[in-house]
Amino acid sequence: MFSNRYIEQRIEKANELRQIGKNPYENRVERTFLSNEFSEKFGYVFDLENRRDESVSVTLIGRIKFLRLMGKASFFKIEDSAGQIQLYVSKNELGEWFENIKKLAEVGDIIQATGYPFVTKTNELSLHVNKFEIVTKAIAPLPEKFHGLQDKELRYRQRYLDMIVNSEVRSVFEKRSKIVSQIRHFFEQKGFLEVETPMLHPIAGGANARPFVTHHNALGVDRFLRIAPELYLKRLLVGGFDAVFEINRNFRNEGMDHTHNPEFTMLEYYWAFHKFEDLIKLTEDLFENLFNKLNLEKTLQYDNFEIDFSTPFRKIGYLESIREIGGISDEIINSREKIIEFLNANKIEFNRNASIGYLQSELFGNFVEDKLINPTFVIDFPIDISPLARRSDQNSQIADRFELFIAGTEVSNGFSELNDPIDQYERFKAQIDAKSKGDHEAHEMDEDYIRALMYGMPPAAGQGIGIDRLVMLLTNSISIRDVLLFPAMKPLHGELEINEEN
RNA sequence: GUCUUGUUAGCUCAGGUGGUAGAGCAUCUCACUUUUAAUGAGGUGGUCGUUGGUUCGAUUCCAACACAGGACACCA
Repeated sequence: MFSNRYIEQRIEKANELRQIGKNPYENRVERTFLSNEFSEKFGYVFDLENRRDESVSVTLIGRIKFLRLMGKASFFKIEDSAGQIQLYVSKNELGEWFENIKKLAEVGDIIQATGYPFVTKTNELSLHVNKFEIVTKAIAPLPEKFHGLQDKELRYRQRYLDMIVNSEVRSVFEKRSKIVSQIRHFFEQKGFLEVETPMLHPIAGGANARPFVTHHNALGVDRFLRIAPELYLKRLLVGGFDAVFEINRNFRNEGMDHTHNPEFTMLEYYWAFHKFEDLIKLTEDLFENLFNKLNLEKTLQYDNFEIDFSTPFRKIGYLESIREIGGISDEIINSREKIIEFLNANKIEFNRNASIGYLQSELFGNFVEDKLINPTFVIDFPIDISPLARRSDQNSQIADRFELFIAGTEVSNGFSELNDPIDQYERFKAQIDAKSKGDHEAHEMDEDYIRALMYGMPPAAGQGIGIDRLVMLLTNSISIRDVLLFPAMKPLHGELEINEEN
């Protein structure tokens, strides 16, 4: 663990510190300013005649990022959570201790420096140091100062190191935090109640996905990590809450790629006495609010796209989008046989037993989705791929449902909720039928959910928004791993065996 | 799950039609009191991802495996 020569050298330096009475892991520290506060507060030093203000004493703490040692003077560039600042450390001020600093302080160490503000010959506001302590000795060397850490694997596995070396990584996660906070605030302002529903589900419902399975020893039953909170949140509408939301993790046991991680964060909200059209409006409001609060331009660069987030967003019907954007004729869209023929001709794999709604979704997924770059609401989804959505009053084959696509990816899914318990029961049965015909992701029957609906769920609408994908769009991150602090990785040395305890 | 590319020093990267490897930064020694990837001089540092095979000899060729990147499939 500590056998590397660089680590051994640094441990030796920590020991030398101890020998001269310094604790290499000191915790009595005190700083007066962050680096950015220092720069703002002492900007006036530029205008002073001797370009220094010896009347003040300032203490800064940061990690050494650059080190320029000379015979009797040196420059340290240290970094704290707010940014970088330069220190000027000289033998004049520190005497013999200066020789120890030169020998024992290294890039990576966290140091505390006290002194006064001054401006260097090269016009950089810096701290003229008269007291210097190594507060935390880093015994592992940092990556190279110019290229930093490029290896994606190391960056994801050792995110702490990535954050030290690539400071822009920290700003992505600060932005993520602000986005989540703003969303929470937005819904609270509108009277929504934030709730927490179970992660361990007896039945994995609320979405079409494969779940993780785990086992509860005390109860002697298997549990599923939730794939969606939907059915629990809607039980709360039955119970009498009018507006609820939850921002939390979902888990899906499926493939991983640049837009999928096995655990991901979802916002779901349910709103009694509203329809899916209200959700579309609310979504546009939410985006406007986010762009305002985060001071974002209406047009953002994402990958190779320029995305225009001006509201209102485009709206298009599901079948209409297949015709207009996918370029597929109505003749094909409306015939099960012709779609099968068309999919075969395009060498697309699909489930041959599936209903026409599923086959149309193959057309949509393969020929439309990628082309939806600017925010677009696709509305009027086929009923048989919408097992929890309310049936349209105008057309029994479509659902009062929409999805929002941006940059060719689904960001959100919402609909007016199905609250007819008997219709819901039949839809679950249809799902079980689809499952028996090879659809592994189809829903299970959830009898308790049906029971809840039997007591009467008020007319309502609900929506889910993928937080990770939203953050990706707003931070121009092409991979979901760049917006997850600790993305899922395979273990380095084989699989861990799990011991079953009784 | 499939295909594909990669894995060489702490980091960023070269290289080799088979004879155990190089650079820059970092590190170590020395010099240097205003540097900005500081500079100048000299040195240390590697089971070339792992395991097998072919060979007198493998880091290089072959195979399997591990991990990663990218694409596809599934999905959000």
